[in-house]
Amino acid sequence: MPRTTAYHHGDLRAACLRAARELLEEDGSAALSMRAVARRAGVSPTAPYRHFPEREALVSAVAAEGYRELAEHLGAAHPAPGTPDELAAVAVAYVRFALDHPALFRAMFAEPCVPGTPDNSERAAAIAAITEYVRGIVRRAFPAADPDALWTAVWALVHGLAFLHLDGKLDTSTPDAVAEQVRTAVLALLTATGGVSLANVTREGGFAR
Amino acid sequence: MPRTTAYHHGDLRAACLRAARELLEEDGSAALSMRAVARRAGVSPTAPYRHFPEREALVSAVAAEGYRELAEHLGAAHPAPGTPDELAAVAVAYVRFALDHPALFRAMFAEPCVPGTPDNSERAAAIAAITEYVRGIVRRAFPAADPDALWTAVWALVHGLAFLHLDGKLDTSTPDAVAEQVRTAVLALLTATGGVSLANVTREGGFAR
DNA sequence: TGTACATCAGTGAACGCGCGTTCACTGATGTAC
DNA sequence: TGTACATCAGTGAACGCGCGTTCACTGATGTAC
Repeated sequence: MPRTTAYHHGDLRAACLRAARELLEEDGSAALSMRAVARRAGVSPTAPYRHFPEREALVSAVAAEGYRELAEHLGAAHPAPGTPDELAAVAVAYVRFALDHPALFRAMFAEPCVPGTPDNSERAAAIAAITEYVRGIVRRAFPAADPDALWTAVWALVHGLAFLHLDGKLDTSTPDAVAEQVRTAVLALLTATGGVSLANVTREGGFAR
Repeated sequence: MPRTTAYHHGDLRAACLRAARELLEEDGSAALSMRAVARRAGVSPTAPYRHFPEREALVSAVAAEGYRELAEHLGAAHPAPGTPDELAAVAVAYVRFALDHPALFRAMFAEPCVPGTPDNSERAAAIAAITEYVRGIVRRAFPAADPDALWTAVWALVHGLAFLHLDGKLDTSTPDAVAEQVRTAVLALLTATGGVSLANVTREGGFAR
């Protein structure tokens, strides 16, 4: 008769990350403790230290994972957005992600990555990847506009929409209401910035429609 | 010879709020504990319970105070903004407030006000006051635009700029850099939304310049 | 003006809790020969 | 194919900590007569 519980877990690192995610989504960031993670992974309180030298490292790893998932989620919304409409769809996906994973999203942005903290390089890389990704989208979609300014404005708008929804300051009763709110706001910004309906159309002969 | 320490503090409630603010700004939200507040106010660990029935009540009171100060700060930036420029100045003040009081700002928005929590009515009232104030500004400045949509977009943009700066995702090296970034983004949105440079000018004969 | 007494605003000991982290350890696994 | 041994991935007891909150209490204050 085989032992029901193996001494070696097998993939404790992944299990810790999973447990941390669950705790985060169930009870918020205060619930994400090393001991709670260990408990949930069915392992002794100190076992996670084998994989994460300190709590911060675990949190950072979770945040990095969050960034990667967010990037993936945005990519799934539209692989290569070109029109304002398509970009708005990506914006909606951004806000949706925040609302679907509130505590994770908060943890991701809760603090700047302090350089020197273990595993922070992973986190920094994940952030750099996602910002470069979205920056590229904006640059590609609106070549005539000042890319940095527009990129910043779009990100800020979307990020603000995400947080205001998250904090109960805007209507989140239905996913459709959220989506519509986000679409409207983003299109208002984009179709007017000078880089879009005018510059793009005249320079490139207009968007596909 | 009078006692150096009075048995009665005199204004412990205010002292607690002050201590809480200081702890928040020095070491972040985790440092805001009832005991730390009591310690800093020079009082026994349980004395604050005379004024705040539980920790959440203290946090809420601090948040409410933060909202009131933010409103005041915005009002000081410009009492009755009418032009995009003036509105941008208010936006800059918003972001400035967030950067000057990072942990307080985070605490203010850290969670929706859960109805039923003691002292949450004060907090809710403070929030309602500030949103109504800014909403009024936008409505007055851009009567032609869909007021709710524009208001939401402006707030989200500014709020997003605040958080991105706070989280180290945008340049915060100098106050001027921040101000310029915010101004640019807000003006890009406002001078193009259809409610502004066009509608307002034709409807009301243009802004004072 | 003085006194009795209610009320207010604190004290201080104690409760039980969960936490991060350390340490010496042991069972399981894999590799070299 | 078998064995010796290094390494890996866990265990479990223990440390010291600060926390929120309770309780019975006491010193200070204010008010009614």
